[in-house]
Amino acid sequence: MHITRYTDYSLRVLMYLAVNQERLSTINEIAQSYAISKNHLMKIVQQLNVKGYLLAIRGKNGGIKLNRSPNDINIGELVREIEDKNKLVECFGDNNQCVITPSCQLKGIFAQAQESFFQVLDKYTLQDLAGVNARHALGEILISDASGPNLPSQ
Amino acid sequence: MHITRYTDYSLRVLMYLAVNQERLSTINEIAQSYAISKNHLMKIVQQLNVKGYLLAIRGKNGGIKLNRSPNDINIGELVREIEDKNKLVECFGDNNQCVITPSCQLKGIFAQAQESFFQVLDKYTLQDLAGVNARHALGEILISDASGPNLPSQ
DNA sequence: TAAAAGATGTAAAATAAATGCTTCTTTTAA
DNA sequence: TTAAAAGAAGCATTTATTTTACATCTTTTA
Repeated sequence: MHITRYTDYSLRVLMYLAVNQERLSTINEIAQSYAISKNHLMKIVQQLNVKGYLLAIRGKNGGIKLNRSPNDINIGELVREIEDKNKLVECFGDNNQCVITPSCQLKGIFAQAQESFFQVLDKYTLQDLAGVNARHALGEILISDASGPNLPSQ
Repeated sequence: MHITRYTDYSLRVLMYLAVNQERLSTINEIAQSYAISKNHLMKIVQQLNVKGYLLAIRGKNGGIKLNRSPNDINIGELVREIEDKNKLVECFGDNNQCVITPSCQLKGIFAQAQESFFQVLDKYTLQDLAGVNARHALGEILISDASGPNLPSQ
């Protein structure tokens, strides 16, 4: 597994777009909303664009929006696509140097555990994350007029 | 999750001790067997000692050995004890800055996935990792006479 | 045609993890 | 009773990974 902030942000971008489906959002606006690095976000958006999760429209008045319906975007599938799954333990990777690999049961057990992890995520879609119930509350928290950063209240 | 080499090594140490239950092993010997850092290993052994998984005997002719039976050492329990479980996504940690936490379902879903991961590990013991079947093969791979490093054959 | 928006590549900074080094303490065999 | 073997502990360094920053594109449309 090893979920990085990269994946975390990817999910948050999609949630943002899900609650603002009716209009275009900009990277700037999203970065400000979450108070995170715009530059990092650009790369995340790019990857989500390449993978077809969102649509990026260039030029003046451009922006980004979801390219698929929230209930069609599966969380497990998304995380599997973004995260490198060959990093759980040394014997998962390419340059495994562990001498006992041939007779060790560790890899199989951890692979099974990892699969179980993803199978839970497979049960949810973006709809569940930013769905009907969450939508109202999320909409209130996230800025929707791009008028400036919305700092954490804590 | 975020399984580090630290946990990986912890498991390997216990596997080593499991296949060599009848005698004392030394940190030096284990570090050489796996061709890993002795210094790092010392800290790992220390923690395993404090947590009661192994017994460290000081002084000349000292060494370490298992303190519990292999089928009594549960992998899930062990990994839970060693790894910091509050790192999966930002909202798991103490200084969570994510503004949408109150209405976001991410934390719950990932917590559920993590639990599912551990529940798979809960089904196995050290016996399963270095058990009867593995024991013979492991024993052949690992040095048992402390005569020097046993380099990976690859 | 200028400004707004995303695309891309490289470099730097921050963080986390692993390793190395040094100085203890304990213990026991000679 | 002392020297050697073994672990304990703390600090420093190195390495790897992740995140952020910067600079320079391209596209598009008011």
